Amino acid sequence: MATSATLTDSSPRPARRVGGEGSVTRAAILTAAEHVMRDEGYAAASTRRVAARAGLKPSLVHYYFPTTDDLLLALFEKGAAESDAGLEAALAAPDPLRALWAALTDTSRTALALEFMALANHRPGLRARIAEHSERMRARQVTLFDHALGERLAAEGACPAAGLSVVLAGIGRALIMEGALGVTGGHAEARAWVEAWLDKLAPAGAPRRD
Amino acid sequence: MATSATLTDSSPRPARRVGGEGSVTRAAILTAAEHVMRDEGYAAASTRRVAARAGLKPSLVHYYFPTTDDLLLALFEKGAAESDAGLEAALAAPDPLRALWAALTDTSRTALALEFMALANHRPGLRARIAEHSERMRARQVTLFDHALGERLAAEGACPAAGLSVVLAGIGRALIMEGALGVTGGHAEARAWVEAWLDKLAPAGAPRRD
Amino acid sequence: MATSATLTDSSPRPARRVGGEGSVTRAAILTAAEHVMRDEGYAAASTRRVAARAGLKPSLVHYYFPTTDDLLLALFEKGAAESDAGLEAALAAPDPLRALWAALTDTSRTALALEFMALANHRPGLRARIAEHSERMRARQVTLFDHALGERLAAEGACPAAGLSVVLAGIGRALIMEGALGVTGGHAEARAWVEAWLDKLAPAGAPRRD
Amino acid sequence: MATSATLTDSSPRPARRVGGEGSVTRAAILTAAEHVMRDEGYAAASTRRVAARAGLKPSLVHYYFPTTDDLLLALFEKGAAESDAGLEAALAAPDPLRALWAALTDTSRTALALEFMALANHRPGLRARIAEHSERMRARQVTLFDHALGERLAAEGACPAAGLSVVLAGIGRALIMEGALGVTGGHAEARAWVEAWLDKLAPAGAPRRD
DNA sequence: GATGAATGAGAATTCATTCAT
DNA sequence: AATGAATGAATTCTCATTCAT
Repeated sequence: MATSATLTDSSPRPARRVGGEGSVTRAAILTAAEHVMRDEGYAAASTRRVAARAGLKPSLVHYYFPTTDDLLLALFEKGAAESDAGLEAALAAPDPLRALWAALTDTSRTALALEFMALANHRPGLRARIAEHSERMRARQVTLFDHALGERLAAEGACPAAGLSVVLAGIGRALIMEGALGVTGGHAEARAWVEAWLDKLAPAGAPRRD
Repeated sequence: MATSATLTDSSPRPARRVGGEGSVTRAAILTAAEHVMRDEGYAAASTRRVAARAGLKPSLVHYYFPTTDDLLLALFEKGAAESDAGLEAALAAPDPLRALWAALTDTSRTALALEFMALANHRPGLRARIAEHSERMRARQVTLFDHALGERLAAEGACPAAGLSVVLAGIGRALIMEGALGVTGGHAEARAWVEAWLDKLAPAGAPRRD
Repeated sequence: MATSATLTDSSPRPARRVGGEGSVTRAAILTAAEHVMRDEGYAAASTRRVAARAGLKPSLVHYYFPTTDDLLLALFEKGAAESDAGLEAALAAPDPLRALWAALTDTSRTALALEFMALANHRPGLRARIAEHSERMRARQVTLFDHALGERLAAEGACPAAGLSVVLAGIGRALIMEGALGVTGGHAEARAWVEAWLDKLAPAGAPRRD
Repeated sequence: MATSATLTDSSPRPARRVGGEGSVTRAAILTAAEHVMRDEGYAAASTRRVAARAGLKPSLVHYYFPTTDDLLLALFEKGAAESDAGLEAALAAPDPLRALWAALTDTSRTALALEFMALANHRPGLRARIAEHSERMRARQVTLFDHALGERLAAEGACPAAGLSVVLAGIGRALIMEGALGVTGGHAEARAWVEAWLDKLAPAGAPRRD
């Protein structure tokens, strides 16, 4: 699929890799890193802990990812790729708007994304890449909105596509972050309101124009 | 003002303190910790760095805050108190709704709040306290909305006060988080849309009902 | 009682004391120190922990016992005095031999005594005092044996009083030390053998000659 | 020799080792730890001091023994192995009974053993292992006694093998502990008495029955 | 009598990284 | 492709002690 390729291929800048890209070991390390980071926070994503989680020796982790930044970057790229795939799937879904909203409130991915936002604070190398990916996602969402809603957005009182992306992402993230904290007050109301709003924008019965 | 007192006084539970509560040194440590955390992320809020930033010896930090959790908790309480004060000020402002929106998009405070949300992940002691404060803030905002908007919220299509709080907080946080990353696409639109929306809810000319 | 006085008074060398000797606080500190040492080993008998256990501030402990050695020495003196009292009580008991054996296998006191023996290794100030007390106890026991057994010890095959003291103390300590470890193999047999032996030396029916 | 193997091989459970088991560095660390512990007590067996004594960097000690418990356990195992070897040598000696008595009063080994007994107090992981080893030693000694003394122990007035083991170990330990303190009153008598007793049990002229 | 503040030393770990094999 | 050895820096925390009040 052309669109997917566009989004995924265009961010090469791969971590200076030593071990082969397709190695099973490499994949195991990344998976372990993902678990560690989700469970214990980004600060815990150290060579040692990742190695322990993967049942490997620390040296081996360094063999595949010479520096910690390399590892984190690779991990981010993996998540970004999965995230892109999810977005493309939403674009292709019968009801793209609601599929997007589901993706934006999907706990599994967003938890990691939040860790990376925190990480960006003091890993300048990561920040640029994360920003770049965020912008690409936004652009892609704008495409989706324009495609799915078209002139409805141009109507008076409506929010332009780019703003809509910010709004939905923000609300989705709020629901997830607070949910992780155990705070749920107002969540049902907010969710209902967003969904009612989406209904007004794109009645569920007739999701696609094409 | 009674209401302010209610909100501020009700969260005592101070960190197990060793050094006196009113000490200048203690305040200096907290300020240093705040800077470090804002600038370098929560993981950098170590005894050493905080001490270095405050121009003190590391041992002294431990004298005032025996464990790192004690320090972080105290720091959170400080921020929470300031945040509460800001909220109360908004409540008392001539145009409470817009004052609240300004507070929610105030970079200085929210940046720290985000670090704490990330921290909550793996500091269970903090999580409970953060969740509690979030809920208190939400409840207080609900009061504000009901007070400022009253029957307007009951109108068809409007979002209940609790949901409104989630929505505004989420959007505000998104603007700040992305802004910190350097991502600004759609921000102006989202901001404009929120403001237009607030205008509809509470026309700027007649903000207060009382 | 003259004998008791002899034994107790002759080892003054009191810790450089600041707080009054009879102070309740001082006594509380010593009791706390005793508990800490029994429960967590001599290495844990720090100013801080003792203070915490006693519910006092660390500075107060230092007020009464300027250095750690002062505290440890005072604690030893307290135990020694109690130990002396026990020995004198045995001497005065109707069946002194068995009362002594009971004292030598008394868990409560001996556990602390063992900690002090370990401590003696690297607290030269303590070592001298502990050695001195051990020797005094031995001498006193010799008196007891000569008094209680008299010519029986002179009989062929019997152990001289001083040796008997070493033997009984050693076996008693072994029972206690191993008991603390959870090792009990052979204990019943050893105990039975010692008791049978005491029976031969001083038939239970006629304990005292005087 | 089969018996030796039985005793020595059966206590593997090596400390979680990171550095190779046969490494010279590892051995050097253990030797240094042994010296430190013998000279300054168990509380002094810290990473720093051990490293200093071995002329190594502290980090290297942690490389081989991740936690202090690992180091202490390895050190105990080393001592236990040597102790086992000594016991087996006694068993094989022409006069096993006296060889055992010599081993039980051997200062070099027993001093360390005492430190470990004190340590067992607050290192539960060690305690189990120490207790286990003590019991194994006892069992082995019982074999020795039954083998060397046979029916003589069954004679009237004699102590069963297990009790004999407790008694000899206790007296031996007393001689060593007090000797370390500088207390020697009654030692010669006790020693002479034990030796006379051994003579009665197993006349020096005809030590072995087989 | 008692206490709060301060400090230097040291302990137990953890970590990222380098190097040689 | 993988690994063991080594290291210097950092982190969290504990401690004994001093000093001024």
